[in-house]
Amino acid sequence: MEYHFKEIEQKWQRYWQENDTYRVEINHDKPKYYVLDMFPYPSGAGLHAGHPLGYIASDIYARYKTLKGFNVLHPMGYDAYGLPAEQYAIRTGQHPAITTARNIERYREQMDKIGFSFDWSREVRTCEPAYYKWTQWTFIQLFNSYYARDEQRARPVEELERRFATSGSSGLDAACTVELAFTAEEWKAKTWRERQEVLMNYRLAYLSDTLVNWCPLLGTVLANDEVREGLSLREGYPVVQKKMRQWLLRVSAYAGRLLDGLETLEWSESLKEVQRNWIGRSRGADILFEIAGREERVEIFTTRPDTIFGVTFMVLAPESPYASLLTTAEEAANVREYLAYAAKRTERERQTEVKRVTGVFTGSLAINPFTGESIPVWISEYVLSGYGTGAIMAVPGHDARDHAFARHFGLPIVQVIDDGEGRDVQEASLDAKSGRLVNSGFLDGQPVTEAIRRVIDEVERRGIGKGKVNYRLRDAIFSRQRYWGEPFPVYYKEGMPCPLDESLLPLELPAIDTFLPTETGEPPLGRARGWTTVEGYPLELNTMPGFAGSSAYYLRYMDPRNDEALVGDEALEYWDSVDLYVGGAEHATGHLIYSRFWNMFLHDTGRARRPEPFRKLINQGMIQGRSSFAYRLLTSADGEQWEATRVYVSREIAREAEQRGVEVLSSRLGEELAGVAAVSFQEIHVDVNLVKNDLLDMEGFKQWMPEYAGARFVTDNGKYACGHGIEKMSKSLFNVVNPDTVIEEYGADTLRMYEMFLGPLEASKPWDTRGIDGVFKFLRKFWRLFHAEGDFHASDAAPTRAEMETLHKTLKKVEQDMENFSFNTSVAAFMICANELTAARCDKRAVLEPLVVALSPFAPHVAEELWQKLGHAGSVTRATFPLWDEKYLVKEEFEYPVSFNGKVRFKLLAALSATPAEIEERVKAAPAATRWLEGKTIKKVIVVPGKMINVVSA
RNA sequence: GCCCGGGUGGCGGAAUUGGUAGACGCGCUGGACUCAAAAUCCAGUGUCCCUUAAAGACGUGCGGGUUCGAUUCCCGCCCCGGGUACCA
Repeated sequence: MEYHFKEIEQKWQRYWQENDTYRVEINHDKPKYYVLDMFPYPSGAGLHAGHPLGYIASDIYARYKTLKGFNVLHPMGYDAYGLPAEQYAIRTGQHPAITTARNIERYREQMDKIGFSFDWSREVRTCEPAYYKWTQWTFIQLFNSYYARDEQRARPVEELERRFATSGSSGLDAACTVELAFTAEEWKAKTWRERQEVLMNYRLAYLSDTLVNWCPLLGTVLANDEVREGLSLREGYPVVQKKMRQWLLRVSAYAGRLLDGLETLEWSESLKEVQRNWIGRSRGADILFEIAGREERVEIFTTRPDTIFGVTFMVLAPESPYASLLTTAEEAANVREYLAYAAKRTERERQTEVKRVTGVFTGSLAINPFTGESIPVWISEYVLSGYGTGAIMAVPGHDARDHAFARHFGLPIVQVIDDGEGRDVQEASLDAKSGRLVNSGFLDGQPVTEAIRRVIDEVERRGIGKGKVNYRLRDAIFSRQRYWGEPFPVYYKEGMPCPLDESLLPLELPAIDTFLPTETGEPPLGRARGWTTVEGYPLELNTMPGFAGSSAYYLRYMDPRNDEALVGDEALEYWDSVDLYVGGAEHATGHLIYSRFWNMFLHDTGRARRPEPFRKLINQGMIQGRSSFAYRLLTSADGEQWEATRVYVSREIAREAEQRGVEVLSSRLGEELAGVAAVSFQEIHVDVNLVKNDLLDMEGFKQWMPEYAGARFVTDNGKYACGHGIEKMSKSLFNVVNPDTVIEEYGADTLRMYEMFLGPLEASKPWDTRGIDGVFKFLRKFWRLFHAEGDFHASDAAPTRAEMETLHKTLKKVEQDMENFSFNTSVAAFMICANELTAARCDKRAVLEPLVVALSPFAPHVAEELWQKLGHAGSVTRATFPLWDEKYLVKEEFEYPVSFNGKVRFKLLAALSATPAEIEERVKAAPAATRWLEGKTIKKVIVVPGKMINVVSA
């Protein structure tokens, strides 16, 4: 009986569905394990062969953990709100709900064919009211909370109100937009509206007028992680900075905990590093500078307070309120002109023209608090308003940007650190992180680290500043001017936002038929009838961004149908948090930051059991495409063959192409012809589905591209060999491999094993369909072990020692590889095993049955079929992963390679327990050794047990 | 610029508390079976020298070092990939 994968796979996929094989419930008799995939955004293109890589890996691990006796939660769902569906709706008028549902159906179909062990009864879709009810609910909790820095956790805003009523703002240590100071009496005197404005300054979800990333072509604002190099990440549209009133999440309040929490996680070092950089902690000091002849004092942030004696000027960001405040009448015109210039510059211009030095003098002088000297105050766009205080003390001697500025405007440069290399700071700045202080009064001779400490002490003693930690991480802009997203559960009273009563949740997204903004520039929700008011008050028209729905979906999977809570107590208690999370590294600064923030907040308020949601994280690499090329001849000329491109055609053909204008497509190898012409050509991407083993299906190609139907094909013995290259897998490059096609030809089990066999999970690697035969052959070979005589057969004979060694060697390797997520090498171990058992003609149940169980995570369909034929009722999922026995792996004697001074000369059979002296005797006695030992004396014998004997001779 | 990761046959990749480099697979070559093809099976396959074999030399990006022994450790470079950037 042959291996008919198609029948087998259909049969078992149906069985799993009918028997709810993968349904999982709370079971207190078993330890739990939670394996999570990053759920997909269902795009119109469907899955390509690269997408399931992570799903297959997590599925293999989930199945393995189940065999190991764990109660495994392995859910799947859809991140269904998003911009592409809405952009498509704007173009075609198709409602996003319809296209999204269609795409989901297609995704599900494709995933089902791969044979995943997902518990589909737990599926979630972020666009469904029963799901986003809890997204809205969490938003209200954020709105009603503030961050108590002294307690390092979120607290209810109500507490803040009570506190203000008794003691005003005094002694409050809370994360806020601006530091406020008021008394209890002042608080009590405020109107409702004024109080709301004060509270807004502290809420974790807050409304604020800030500079935001506005993308005019998308008609919406974007978060920082959605913008790269001044362009929108997905579409590449330009983004400008614009002051707008927007919802934000006070993610920055959690910056310190987000950073410190990384130390507790089993994530790759590189991913943690990306998050560390993104959060960007710098330690330094805030220091006040007095302004000559004025009341105002300007606060700056610096990480290098030690260099304060080298401060020769001060620079303000153009957006700093001090910029115009400190401008003198004489300089007013210049400053006005500069500020106008700076306001016009886009983010992208600023970023691409970093080397351009611009600035203007305000006319004011500040006082260096340590030297007492007057220093000019300048304005320049190289100082960012959003970081630190929007003002800096400039140390041109030891900062490259300050140096460039000083040189450009002829400002003085002073050296205050000497690193002993004797470089001239007038020429280039010396960005020394070590060295000793010079020209610095009481700091002279001090090393840098000590000087930093002393300056901070001195500044604090004099009450003109304090040590401070600054973060690069900004608050997340949380509103989007679009339709296809979660509505905010918010209405406006006296212009101030109020949360809806929780009993009104979910606030459902209304159906509309035009998805563009309204004529008055309102978000699309402005078009919805019956939407605009609740109890006579207007509703928020913005919707939430994509990351809102994906920030806590892992909690919802634990208890997806609960209508009373985001997740019920029992489910939360049992499932706890995600043990293994598998997904792409591209989410490092987006989803993986927001989720951690969101979860930490829920943890603070008792709705998550742990501060960190994802204990272990694996980033699967990208699978790249392997593009195929044909070569279209453009011109011809007599000459030498073109070695570099390996395109060979005859002069005759080249001339024919030239004269008659015939399209000529040359094979990579070309025809073997006497006369050869050098030609120039154009690479044409050929649909990889028309290419097998690099050979082109020429008839198929003509049909696929009718404009080449009349083309002349230059072949090599009738075969047309394509060139190839590794590129990103993309529709436009015709190199997309669809998993459905692979399954059709080889089956899901082969696809699963081949994706694992391609290389290490975390590495990106090219998809090359040519290699898949090897894995397919393995499965067929494995199948044939049971069908040596045609029908299924498994012998009850006792296995030989060699067969047991093969079995236990394989079990040990596979188990160890599983724990290390080294799936490619475990596939290799199975192949070796099958080769050895085939050679031994082993059909023994005692050997094969454990292998069926061990193989089942990789190739579940074929394993089920064999398990059933071996006489077991029910699914192989209920089996136990076989234990390996060391006794079959221990050898008493080893064949050691024997080396002389490091060079391997021969092999020697020696007992593991032999002493070096005994081994030395045997080496001397070995006939082959004599020629290597001639005239030499053995100095010592080094024995590495089980590995190597090295003889060191004089 | 800064930070992180990586460089091993024709290809994807194995192997590192320092111990036979190239597992496994693809590809290629030869053979068996076949009228033939496909499929399957068997053998070979880092480079050089060589009719072949034995033996040997070289070989994990480059140059040094430590060691009986280095793909693995140390120092100095080169190249590739990713992240990030007037963050003071």
